[in-house]
Amino acid sequence: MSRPTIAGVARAAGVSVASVSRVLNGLPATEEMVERVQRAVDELGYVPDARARSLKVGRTFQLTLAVADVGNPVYVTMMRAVEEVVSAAGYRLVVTTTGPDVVDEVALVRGMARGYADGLLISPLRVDEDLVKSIRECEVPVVVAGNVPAKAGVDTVRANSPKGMLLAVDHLVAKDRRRIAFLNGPADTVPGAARAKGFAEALKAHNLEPAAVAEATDFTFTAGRAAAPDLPAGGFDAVICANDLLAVGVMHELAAAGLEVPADVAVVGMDDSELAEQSFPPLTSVNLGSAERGRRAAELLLARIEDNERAPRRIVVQPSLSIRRSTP
Amino acid sequence: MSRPTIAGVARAAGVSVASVSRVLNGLPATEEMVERVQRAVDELGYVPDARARSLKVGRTFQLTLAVADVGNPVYVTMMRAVEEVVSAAGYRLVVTTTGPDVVDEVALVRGMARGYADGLLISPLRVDEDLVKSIRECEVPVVVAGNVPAKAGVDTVRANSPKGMLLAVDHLVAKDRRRIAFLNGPADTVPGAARAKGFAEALKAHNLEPAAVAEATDFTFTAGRAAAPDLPAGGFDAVICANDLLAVGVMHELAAAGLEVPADVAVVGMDDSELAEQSFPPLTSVNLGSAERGRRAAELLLARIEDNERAPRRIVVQPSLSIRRSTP
DNA sequence: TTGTACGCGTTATCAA
DNA sequence: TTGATAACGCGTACAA
Repeated sequence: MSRPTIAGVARAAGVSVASVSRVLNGLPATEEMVERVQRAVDELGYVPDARARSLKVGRTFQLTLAVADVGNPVYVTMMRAVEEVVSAAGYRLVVTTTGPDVVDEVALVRGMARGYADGLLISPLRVDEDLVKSIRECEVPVVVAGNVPAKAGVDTVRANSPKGMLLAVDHLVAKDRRRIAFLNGPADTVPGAARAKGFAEALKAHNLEPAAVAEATDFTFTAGRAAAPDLPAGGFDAVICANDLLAVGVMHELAAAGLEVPADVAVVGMDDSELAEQSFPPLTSVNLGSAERGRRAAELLLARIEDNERAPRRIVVQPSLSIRRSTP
Repeated sequence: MSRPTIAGVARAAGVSVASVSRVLNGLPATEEMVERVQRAVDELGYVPDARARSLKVGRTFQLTLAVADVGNPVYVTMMRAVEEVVSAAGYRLVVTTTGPDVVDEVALVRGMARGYADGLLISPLRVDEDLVKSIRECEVPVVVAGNVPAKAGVDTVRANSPKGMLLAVDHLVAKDRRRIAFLNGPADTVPGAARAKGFAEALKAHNLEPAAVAEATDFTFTAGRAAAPDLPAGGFDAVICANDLLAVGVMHELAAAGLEVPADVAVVGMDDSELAEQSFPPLTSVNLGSAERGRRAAELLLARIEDNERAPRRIVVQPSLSIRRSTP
């Protein structure tokens, strides 16, 4: 005894399949028709098959969110925001992890052609020609949370890293910290490149030289710890890290070296994720608007699904600084 | 110009649709046939439609993982393990958040009947009759990561909280901490109930009385901070927390009260998530085998999809203790 | 080995 | 308003 189909319901109710479909979709029907169909549906426990429906209407009512690392708390913030918008619009959200390699991202975008989902929201770590091309050629609408060349002609929502960097440096300088170091993630990533540039600019705006710059192999806690020794001990009184995970990693190493935060070294993270609040001491962090970026990106995606001819939009979300106890 | 279908490919290659399908699915065909089909496929950029395929074969090759809170780092551990097993078997993983309410869980399980996915892996926070019933009646295979009555007749993978508690208490007692407090999450949840019971038993095994017991409103960092004051200041020299997030919340409050960890108070978490390593001081935590539970649960789900008649299995994963600096 | 034709469960078009 | 029927794109008996 397998699942009842619409035909079964029609038979049980003594009406046509078309009528059942109409009642189920709220199209005009007589009082009595609705009544009969409803009863048959309840009796048989009929549930419409999403697969068949998808085939017919050409939509899955499913959207994909692709992030590089589910372990990065910034993505949970973004994911929550996206989920909220998307489910309010009647879509389910599929969360996928791509890993750090651009080839995986490309494979994912190409795979969208199979019609698993009605749209893709991707936050790529690395971007190359192949990825831009695959996005442009993608069968379903794509929105990028991150930076991608304007000529790609794709909807984009991104953070303003340079401005965020400036907020961080302003704050540190106001607290009399002038020997500022920078721990970046991989510079060959989109956020890595943006933050390196932003850091350089922000220091220049204050007529300062970088006290030190190091680069972690990943945007992870472990990579942060591993890279911390690359910053010359005692050579800086403040360090800005490219994200919160790196910052927490650095704080562990500073503690191990007997340095106090913020007395000896002030630490600033970026993303203002839940981890910033949870770390000890709580981490001053640049809020790059991950929740808002998620929300706006989701809205953009829904709008494009509605109308694929609209001109691509490029939204920039402004940062703010969440000051906590890791800075004086 | 819409997507090419299998019919288009057949026309372009001058063969039948059946032959195209066969070649694509690796069924026997002549060298030349394969060649011709392949060329046509490449030329047209044909990609099989997952929707149509799903309808025909009655499978989506999609599995759903439902967790209560994506912000809880224990789930990223589990998710990673599940993803690994599942993708190796050719399935995609859909991650869904249910929230803390059992009604949402029930709605989710019921919704599986629509055929969105071929199986469900759920880690329910709260379990009631409705949930058990919906799981038993579910159209697709369900595996529960957590505790559910044996009479539910469902595959289950769960942790051994009492044993884990005992490991924690053993460790603390060995370090001469005998005034042990316990911060639980909501006791009306499955893990909350298990841990409360485990704590009581473990203390009894050592002939100890609880120094204090409190209950947070959620298994979150914020709830942990809020509940910490419910433990009598100075009344305990060790505290076990029902998960890592609560433990980190407590450590923040202890610090605010001027107490040192572990000198004044030893702190033990549960889950041994990434957060335990990231917290400061690093958190001693009971490893309840979340990665292994995820892996085993995923394997169970795949096995049941393969053969729905097999007898339900109930797997218990044994805990271990990861000792870090939050205990002496 | 290859081709024809049907069915998967649904929605949408057209007559009645 | 309702009912019969043609798609949607694919896999697969069955026949050739």
